[in-house]
Amino acid sequence: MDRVKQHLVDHGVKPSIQRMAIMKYLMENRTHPTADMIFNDLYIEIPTLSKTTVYNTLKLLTEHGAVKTIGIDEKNARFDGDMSPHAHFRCKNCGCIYDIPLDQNDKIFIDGIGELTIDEVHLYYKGFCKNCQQNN
Amino acid sequence: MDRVKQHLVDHGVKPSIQRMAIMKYLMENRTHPTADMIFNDLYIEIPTLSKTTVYNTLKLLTEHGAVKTIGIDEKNARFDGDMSPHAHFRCKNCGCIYDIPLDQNDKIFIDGIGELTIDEVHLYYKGFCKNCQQNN
DNA sequence: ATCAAACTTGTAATGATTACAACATAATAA
DNA sequence: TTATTATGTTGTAATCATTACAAGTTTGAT
Repeated sequence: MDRVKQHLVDHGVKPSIQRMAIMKYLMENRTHPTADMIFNDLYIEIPTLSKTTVYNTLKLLTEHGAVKTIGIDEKNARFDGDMSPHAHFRCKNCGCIYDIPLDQNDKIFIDGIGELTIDEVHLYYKGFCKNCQQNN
Repeated sequence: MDRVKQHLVDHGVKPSIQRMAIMKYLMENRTHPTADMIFNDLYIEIPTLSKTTVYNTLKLLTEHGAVKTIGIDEKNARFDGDMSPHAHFRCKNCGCIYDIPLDQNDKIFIDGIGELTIDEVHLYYKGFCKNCQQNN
């Protein structure tokens, strides 16, 4: 059974053509795409694809923990197929997004705080990338 | 000169009735309100207030570092008048937002990573608050 | 008081996301 | 297989937070 299908099954998501295509896209493209980018790229291979399906599927995959929805971009949601703990950086000028590895010393990824249960941790850095330094 | 006006001046923002009212609101209400909540509350005291002004002002204050715009809520932007370093928690059931103090050991608030300049750090926790534990 | 710059306001777009109802596909039972 | 039901997909039409824009108002300098 292939890697993508297995990932879906492992997270309790019944595989379908569309779900596998979207999951595969996110596993192969580490670009933190928007729903629109995913739709536009997959539309070429799957011309019957609907944008609603992309949104529905991304929500489903997020709920099942198979995908991370990232809120670093105030305009649109970004999606990440890499579930390993890491932070994100976004350039306020060009909008590029990078993964940032976590320092071992940081005790950021925890199970709870007081009486709060935590099941998502988001660490976002915003600033200027190498190319955009001088422009601002 | 009063605390609110001083805060604006310190951040290079020329004070006006509206700007002071919004800044004062955020300094007194640590509720991480939306633009709409701010508008609705201030509209009572300032009936001529426009929602556009609230949005304009919040953007201006954020750009000048007098206010933090928080992206923890995927529906609307939240605003915080407390500029000291701290994290945020949001309950996925009831939507309540709490401030979370940072562990001293965490080296989260840094000036740069490699060739990236950082000027905003956002640490968000999502999960379930005390009251919403059992419901999910 | 005059004039220009800076602020504020209301209305009209914009645009990402969701609701919904029809259609299609997959799973199950007989 | 066929009938039946549940689940998944699609397209169109809302929704609704935020922004664009143009007109009106206030402020500050001369």
